[in-house]
Amino acid sequence: MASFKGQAEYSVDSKGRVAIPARMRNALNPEANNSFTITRGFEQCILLFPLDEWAKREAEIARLNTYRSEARGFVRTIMRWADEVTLDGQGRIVVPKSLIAFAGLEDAVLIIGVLDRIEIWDPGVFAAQAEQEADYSDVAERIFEMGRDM
Amino acid sequence: MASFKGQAEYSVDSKGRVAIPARMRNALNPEANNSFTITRGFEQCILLFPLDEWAKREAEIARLNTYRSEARGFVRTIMRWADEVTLDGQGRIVVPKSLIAFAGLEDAVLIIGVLDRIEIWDPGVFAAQAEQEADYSDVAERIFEMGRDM
DNA sequence: GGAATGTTCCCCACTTTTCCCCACTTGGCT
DNA sequence: AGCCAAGTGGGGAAAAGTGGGGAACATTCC
Repeated sequence: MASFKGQAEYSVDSKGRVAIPARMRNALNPEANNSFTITRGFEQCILLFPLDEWAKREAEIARLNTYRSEARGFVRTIMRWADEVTLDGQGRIVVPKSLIAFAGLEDAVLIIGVLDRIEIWDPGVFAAQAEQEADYSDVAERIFEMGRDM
Repeated sequence: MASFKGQAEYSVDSKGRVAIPARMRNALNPEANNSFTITRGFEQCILLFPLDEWAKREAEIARLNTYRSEARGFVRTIMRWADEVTLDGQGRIVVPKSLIAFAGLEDAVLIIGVLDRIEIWDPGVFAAQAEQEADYSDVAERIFEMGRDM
């Protein structure tokens, strides 16, 4: 699995292009074919999954029973926001307009490597979100008490 | 399987034609022969299945026990609305009048790729429908029984 | 039967968007 | 200083979406 880490503050140009940090580009498997599935996160941010990583997730989603209305709505929501993007010669991707609007992107973006995915945030949105979250060390205690996760 | 994804807002012209996004056209198998079976969805929307994908569904439907009146009605409803459409030279299909009325289409449509099918919605109808649905991340937790991923 | 009407299909023309390529700038390394 | 890798910006060709004309076919009405 690709292991992304670190953060960077880059710009979005007038064509909706965002450069992916070289460090993260180099972490891609050849099977990803320089491409990502881009989609929305649960929070107000954009997620990038390398193509090979996304394939696993999609296989899970496809197994859901679409004769159940709740599952149908869920699959619809996930796939609606998803799109495939490929790095251009300069290591950039074009972010779909709907996702730029969803994430509230303007000139600058915060790019964060999070294990199997890359997250793209508007810096302002991220700051507001981080503020709301409980204290980092408190959360850590709670998560690790459960023993198994992370 | 085709694996459609993404959304687009396009227009319906006076002849009932709707363009299918190039991204989704490119995802079609050659066996689909540039054709779809078009029918109504469970919600107030229109569904497009590539011909090859529809063949599998039809086989499933045909296996249902038609000595049960419920199954009989179900099969009748599906097949009653179904029709076959082919892409024209500009990548458009003609939507049957009955389905335009059913989905409440006017000038604009929202086209959504949902794995094995393409859905066509009236934007207003979709917004109303989406509002009723439970929160995305809540559903995700329930469906996958885990909240941390994605 | 034949004219009038309407529908379907194919083609052409226009506009907008997307994609690919080239060029410039900055900062780190030799 | 000079070179190279990385990020940023923009121009132009090609593709995608939109709208409409007109031939071919069918349908209805006289």
